[in-house]
Amino acid sequence: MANINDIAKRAGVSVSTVSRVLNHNPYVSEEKRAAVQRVIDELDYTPNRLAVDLIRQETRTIGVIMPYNNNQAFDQLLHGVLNRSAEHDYSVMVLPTKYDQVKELRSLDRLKNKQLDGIILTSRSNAWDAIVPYSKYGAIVACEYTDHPEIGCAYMDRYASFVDAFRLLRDKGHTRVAFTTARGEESNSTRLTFKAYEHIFGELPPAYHISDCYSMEDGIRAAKQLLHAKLRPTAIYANGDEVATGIYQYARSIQLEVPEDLAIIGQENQPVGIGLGFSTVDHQLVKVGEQAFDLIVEKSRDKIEIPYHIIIRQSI
Amino acid sequence: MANINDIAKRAGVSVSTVSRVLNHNPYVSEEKRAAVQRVIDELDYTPNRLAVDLIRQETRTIGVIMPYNNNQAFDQLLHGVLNRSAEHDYSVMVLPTKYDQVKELRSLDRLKNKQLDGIILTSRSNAWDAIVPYSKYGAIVACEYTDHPEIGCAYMDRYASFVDAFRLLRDKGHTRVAFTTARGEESNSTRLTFKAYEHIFGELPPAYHISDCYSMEDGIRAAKQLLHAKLRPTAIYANGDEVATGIYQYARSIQLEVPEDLAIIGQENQPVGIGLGFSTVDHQLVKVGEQAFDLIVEKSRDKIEIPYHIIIRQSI
DNA sequence: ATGAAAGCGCTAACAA
DNA sequence: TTGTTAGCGCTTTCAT
Repeated sequence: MANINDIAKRAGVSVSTVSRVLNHNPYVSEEKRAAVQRVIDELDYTPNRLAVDLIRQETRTIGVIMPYNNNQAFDQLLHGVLNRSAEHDYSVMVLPTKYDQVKELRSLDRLKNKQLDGIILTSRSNAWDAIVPYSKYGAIVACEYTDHPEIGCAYMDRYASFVDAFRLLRDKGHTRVAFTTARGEESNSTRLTFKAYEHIFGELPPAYHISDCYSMEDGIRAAKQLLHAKLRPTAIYANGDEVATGIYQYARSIQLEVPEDLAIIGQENQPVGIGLGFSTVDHQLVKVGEQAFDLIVEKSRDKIEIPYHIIIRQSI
Repeated sequence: MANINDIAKRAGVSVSTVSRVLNHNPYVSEEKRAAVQRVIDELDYTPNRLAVDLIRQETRTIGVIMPYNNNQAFDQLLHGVLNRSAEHDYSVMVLPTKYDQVKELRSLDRLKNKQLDGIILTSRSNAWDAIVPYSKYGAIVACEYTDHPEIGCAYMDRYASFVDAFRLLRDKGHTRVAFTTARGEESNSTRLTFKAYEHIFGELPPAYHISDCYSMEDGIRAAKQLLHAKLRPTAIYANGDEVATGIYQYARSIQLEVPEDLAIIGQENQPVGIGLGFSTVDHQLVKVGEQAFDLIVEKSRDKIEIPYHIIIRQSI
């Protein structure tokens, strides 16, 4: 590939002039500009992006840390980010981590090694203390609330949404309510679920909580345990409509009617939930992703709460 | 941030030695190696990735051109790519194009400007003649069949799968069969659907085909038209289980029973299809994505066919 | 085993 | 308005 020197030589100008043409600097005479442009077209020249980014100390590229890529919720967040990045002419790198702490830190290293201008954490495995120091190398925005002033966040009030959902079930007369979560107590979101549960129903019977639920299969596994507990729950709050689908499938397979024998409420208003008529807590993850992106480009460390909606359908 | 010169100075060695340590070159004495490592740790140094990529003329990063990011099928392909890229320590950049030809070419430019080593085309809007020239700058792999020798591909035999699906419906006694597609006749995949239809059922009544279907809402729109045609179809083959869900919803809303009044068959075996019990043509898109990635890293231009499966459930 | 020096391809301060 | 030149931060010959 030709480089800027080749262009300069053939156009009979200096590299600075070529650079000026490339960057639409007005201080170039029309003749020289035309001459340079002609050579650029002739040689089908494109500036090397690595060289440009290296000297500009900026890449207009951000990373999205996504623990799992078989989970619709993370896809929704990513889609929000992509919506905005396309508008702002930013590039997006996907950084899968499988909740591996080392992989997560290696991903954050990309701020330090200047490959990325910013990183969006859709979730995280490391403690904040391990993450915050990276904010000195680039913008970090989380999709959960944190009061670390160095970290911007686009978040949903998970505690409030869980309380609302549990209260809804209680008001419908349910007292034996179980729920599923993605991760265990190492996750802040899971801890908030516990607190919300206790606030509404009091102490949680251990048998009423199943973790590690990401997919429909996980939902089936959860249902197998929950629906054969000594005191069968009459309602289940699933973390995601796909997990809810697994629960629904298994419930039907053992002749339970929904919602008569078992009420189900899901999360994130995913297609499958719409199709099956699940009530769902919609945290508006696409909007969360969009907002997270905006915070990154604005280099803002604001804490923006995205409202959630509970959508009532036939499953409760 | 410290750079390699700072490290060299403080360690009392030359930059070449630091570089050797960084790249695990064996020709470094243990003392110098240790000295260098000590300074690296002290200064918390990380090599600048742009500078490394610039001089190595390689980025270990590939791009995935995805027209839409509200479509599960593209997500499945992306997930396949991400599965493999994580294993091979490659990075992945997502390139949304909305089927805009110019955006698509700008994305391909990233091969030319050395930002990307290869690009996977999950779909495309430009003619091959416009795309093929870019293969001189980096590996291009498509998720559809093409006989251009410069382009590798991981593809499914769409014609055969369409013929199978239509034949299945015909064998069930259906003669009035409609279908939906993503794009119109500008798409090769759509043209293959037409050919398959004609092979099984003969001439296609224009009212039996609806294009621009990507989401559930599109499915509802399609159903509104199809189910009010003069001669109502008795079966619909939807391009995707989400679209099928929209059709299902609308059919139920006008009191049609599935499959008694209307048979539905979807595509890609997505969660919603499993939940609603749709029969579906599974093109194994995750595998396609995985295979596409492998072709890129192997710099292979092979044409690899991924087998499809028809999964029979209650909807037909 | 080690270092000096020549790039990779570009931008921008400075001088003219 | 234009050109010269000094980097950006690294790898890799080529000597020694």
